[in-house]
Amino acid sequence: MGDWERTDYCGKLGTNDLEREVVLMGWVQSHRDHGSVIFIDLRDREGLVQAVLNPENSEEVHKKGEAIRDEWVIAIKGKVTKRTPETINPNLQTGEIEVMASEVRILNTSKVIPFLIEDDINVDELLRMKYRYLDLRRPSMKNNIITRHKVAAATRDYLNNEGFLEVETPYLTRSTPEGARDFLVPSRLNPGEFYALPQSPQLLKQTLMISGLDRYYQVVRCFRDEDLRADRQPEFTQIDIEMTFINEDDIMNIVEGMLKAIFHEAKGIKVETPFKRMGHEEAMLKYGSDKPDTRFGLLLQDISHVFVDSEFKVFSGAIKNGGIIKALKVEGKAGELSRKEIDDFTDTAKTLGAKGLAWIRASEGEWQSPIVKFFSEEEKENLQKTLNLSDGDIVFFAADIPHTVNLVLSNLRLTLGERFGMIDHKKFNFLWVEDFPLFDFDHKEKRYVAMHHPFTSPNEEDMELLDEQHGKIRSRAYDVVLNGVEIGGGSIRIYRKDIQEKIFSAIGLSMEEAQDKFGFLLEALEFGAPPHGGIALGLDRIIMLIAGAPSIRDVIAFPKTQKGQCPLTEAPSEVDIKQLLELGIKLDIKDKDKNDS
RNA sequence: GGAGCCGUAGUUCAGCCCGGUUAGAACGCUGGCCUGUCAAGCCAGAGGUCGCGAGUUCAAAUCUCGUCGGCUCCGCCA
Repeated sequence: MGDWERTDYCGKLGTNDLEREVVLMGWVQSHRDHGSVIFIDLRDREGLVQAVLNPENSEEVHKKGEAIRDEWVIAIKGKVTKRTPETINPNLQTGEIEVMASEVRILNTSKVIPFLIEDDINVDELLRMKYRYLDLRRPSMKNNIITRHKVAAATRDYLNNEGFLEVETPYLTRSTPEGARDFLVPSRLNPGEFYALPQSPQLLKQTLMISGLDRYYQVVRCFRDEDLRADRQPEFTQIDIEMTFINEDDIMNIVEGMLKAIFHEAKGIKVETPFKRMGHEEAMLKYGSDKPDTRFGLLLQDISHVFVDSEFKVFSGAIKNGGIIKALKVEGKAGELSRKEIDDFTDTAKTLGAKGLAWIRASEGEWQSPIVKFFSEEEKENLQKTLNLSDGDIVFFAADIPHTVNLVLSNLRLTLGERFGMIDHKKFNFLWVEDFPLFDFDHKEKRYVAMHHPFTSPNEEDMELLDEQHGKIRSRAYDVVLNGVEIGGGSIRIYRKDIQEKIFSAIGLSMEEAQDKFGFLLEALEFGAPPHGGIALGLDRIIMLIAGAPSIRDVIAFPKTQKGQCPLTEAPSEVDIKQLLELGIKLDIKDKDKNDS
């Protein structure tokens, strides 16, 4: 750089800067050498500007310019001039001006880059991650990172104004059972013992309420050692919130206000509040999902009652085995779906665990279907009454255990919604899902487990059921859902020891075990724990939705592959034997050979 | 743990079904020409372990099996 100081960002220059002498520094986006005059698009964080290297102005500048290649880092001194009308580039933010270079300095060269620095490229994601610093030079990726910053800043501004304190909790903490697999960190000072990275600061934020901090938040990294998905990374960021002396409405008000502020600040999106609310039971019944996408209709119907005693064993048998039958009717679209498409839906249903996918197509007063011949007249009548089929309608059926039926049809619902353009992608439909069951029956372990977590307060109206019908107890938990994506969840917590003990007993946890696992929180509950509750929101998912990105990987600067590896840093890696010895760790690894390319 | 799709110049892809000359295209790259381009243009050129391994065959990018890796999903994720 020598004695030069940058005066401006490339992308910020405009007609207000005409005739100014500026010094710009950045990367060469592209160079166009016309033999004499050379054009260079110079790029920095804020955008592009065209520099003109003309031998009539400076032979030396032009000579230097001939060597310059894309992605080199250069500094240009020159005067901002107005372009002639016919050379204005309306596609460029700075397209009305250009910089006539009087001096050029080459600050660094670059190897030829492995992929182009521009949006709408279709490059293998592994390559993008390996060269993440280049990937992040692309405008869309850079904008995602900027959006992320704005979301975090808006979050903090909003919560600070609402009287929240940001408190940090430890990353080196204690392994807690129930829930995701922990990432473990060996303790050198305590050989044979391990810290765990937090799945969330759940217990500690409740402890802070018992401390009387009243309103807590933290933009905090969380760690879960589970398999990855497009919206799941082993480390991710939560907006973690906890409040004292509040009920569900207080939490919801704060979250609605916060999301409103976030969407406005980050992208100028206007969010309507309050959000709609839906009971968990209704969500499962009509959408087959606890995170329904409410941007379109196409609701499921339970038609089990029609086939309880049917001769068609596929249906009646499913019911006898504790299953249900549900239908998904698409009005007037029968003619638009080819047999091939229906077969594809069936294949997808099978990968989701269904044995098949039944359908009826109503056409010219007839029902075309591979299954109708098994129905009795009464069943047909009953079905018609329930579904109200008209010519041109097509209806799909799934019969299986409720989980499979809901999985298959909720998936099909989204596919069909997309297929028939029923989803308005500009819409942001927020929804509260509430009245979750407190317990979920674990068929493998043959016991009830906490659906949210074991500190979630039961619904007071359902308290009398606590001794008997565990499956029917509703909890004071709530999720916030946006366009079919769960972006947050929380609950009003238990703050009395007697209720906490009943919950533990319901999930088959003895007080001794409970003491061992969450002892400090149980003890804290005995020292004047106030009523409290909170929520945690997935920051990455919120940004993904705002940015319109297909995966949270696109809004994380340095994400990991599905195998949990970072192609840039090559983490995780083997470590020196000396490090293991210090930690008292001996490895026992089978088939460690890697014969990859 | 399971299912599906994918892996061929630097990049994105075609070729693979139906095995058979020197594995093609576009973009990028290199060199030359060119004073108004902005995805510059024109001419010329270089560039390949067809992911890896084994098998079948006279012959494999192509068929078979295995394996590694990427992505999507199921399980898992209180």
